[in-house]
Amino acid sequence: MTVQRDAGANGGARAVPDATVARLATYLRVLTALGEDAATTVSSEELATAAGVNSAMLRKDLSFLGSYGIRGVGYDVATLTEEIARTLGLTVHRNVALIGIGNLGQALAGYAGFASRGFRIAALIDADPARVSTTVQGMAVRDIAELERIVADEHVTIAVLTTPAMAAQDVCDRLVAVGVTSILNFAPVVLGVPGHVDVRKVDLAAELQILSFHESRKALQAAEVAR
Amino acid sequence: MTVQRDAGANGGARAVPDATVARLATYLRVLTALGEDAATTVSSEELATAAGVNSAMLRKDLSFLGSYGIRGVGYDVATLTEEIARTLGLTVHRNVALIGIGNLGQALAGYAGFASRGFRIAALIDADPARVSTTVQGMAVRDIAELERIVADEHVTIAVLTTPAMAAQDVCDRLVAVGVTSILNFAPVVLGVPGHVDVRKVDLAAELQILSFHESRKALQAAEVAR
DNA sequence: CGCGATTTGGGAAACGATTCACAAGCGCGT
DNA sequence: ACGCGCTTGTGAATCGTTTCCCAAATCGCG
Repeated sequence: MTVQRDAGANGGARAVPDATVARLATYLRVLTALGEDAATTVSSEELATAAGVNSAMLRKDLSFLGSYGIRGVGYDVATLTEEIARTLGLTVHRNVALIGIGNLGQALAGYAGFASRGFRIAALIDADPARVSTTVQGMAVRDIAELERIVADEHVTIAVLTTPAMAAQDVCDRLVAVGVTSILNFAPVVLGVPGHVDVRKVDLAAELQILSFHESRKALQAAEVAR
Repeated sequence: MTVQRDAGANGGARAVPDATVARLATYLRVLTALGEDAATTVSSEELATAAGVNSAMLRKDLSFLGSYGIRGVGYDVATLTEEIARTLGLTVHRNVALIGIGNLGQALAGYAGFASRGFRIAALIDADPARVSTTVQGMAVRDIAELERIVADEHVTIAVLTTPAMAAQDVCDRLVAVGVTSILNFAPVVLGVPGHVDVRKVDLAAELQILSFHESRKALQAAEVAR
């Protein structure tokens, strides 16, 4: 990525490290939960514990957004929540298209966490004629042939790919061609995209294999100790 | 994690960095695909391109497993595949329990990538009486009351949590109590576990929020350029 | 058999992220 | 008004990861 970090005096947003961005989402969730418990302020120590990180790291993370804490007191829950949401760009609503309405696609279509966080499912799209025009979770499944039109009409900015691996690159290319620049990919392939497009990959099998590795390591170590 | 890296002269396994382990799964997938194309050797350059990484990084990653390449030639696909699988601990079959058979749980139960990579779905478990003893993907859904017995009987080593957020910590505690040390968590909560237990988290909402952040950044930059 | 083309393995530098440690700021009690 | 205890924000140190780069190993060819 040829990214220009810190474009000078832009509206308050400094260059936020990738690792920090990934954690902001967690902080936001924890803060929302705290807010419902009528907490008005929270210390870095509390918030860090709830988010499963070190308090120094949390403070450093938050410091990238600006100085929203009060020394001796902590952070105001409401202010901080809003500030993180703003940084993550959640103040504008984003339209999401789900492409590939198989098992997983249907499950995601019904996932409540979408709407509750400012993401609107704008369309369900599939290539299987048998599936097209059926209804899933109260939404019509539309034909992939109309992909380009749907993306334009619904102002889709994020696409979620749950197609079979075979189809993923193809669909991806078409998405990129019509200007989609953010893709969440569940298909087990490495997508090739131009540099200005962001792809995040969720790979269930890979997660299990990573756990498997650590299991083996633990087993080895147990054997070692027993020696 | 209080982990002892590099336990001396153990059977060939050096300390493999976490970042490397995470990529091995990808290499393995690409290699499997290559193997089906009857490729017999592959260079770091080819493999790296297919895996979407830099070739130097790939070589360094592989060098942690030992020296399985041939200078001037490349890597033997079969050998390397096997060696990665061995490192990831995929030579032993692992029994996986899925807990929480809602939308997502059902989708995962039907996910083919499980079986094809040496993971056996040993049990589907749910707390909802209406769901218990129904059949999903040809497997009976069992009662969470029997969790402890099922884990023991089926030799479950990895648990996949797709329960509602509310229930996750509870179930997690019970799993840990009966000796499960690897958990893949889809519930949007930070699980508290003892140090010897590995938890990996998949958070759909977080992924979208990260994409959202980059979208905003791109929008800002576009505005900047247009200035 | 020796040479050039190729490709790995790994030391070392560059980079990025995390943790440490503490000065500076704030509120409260007196 | 002042001092004490608490908590933030951040420079500096540390740690882990990635990239650079080249010597060493191997193959094919003349």
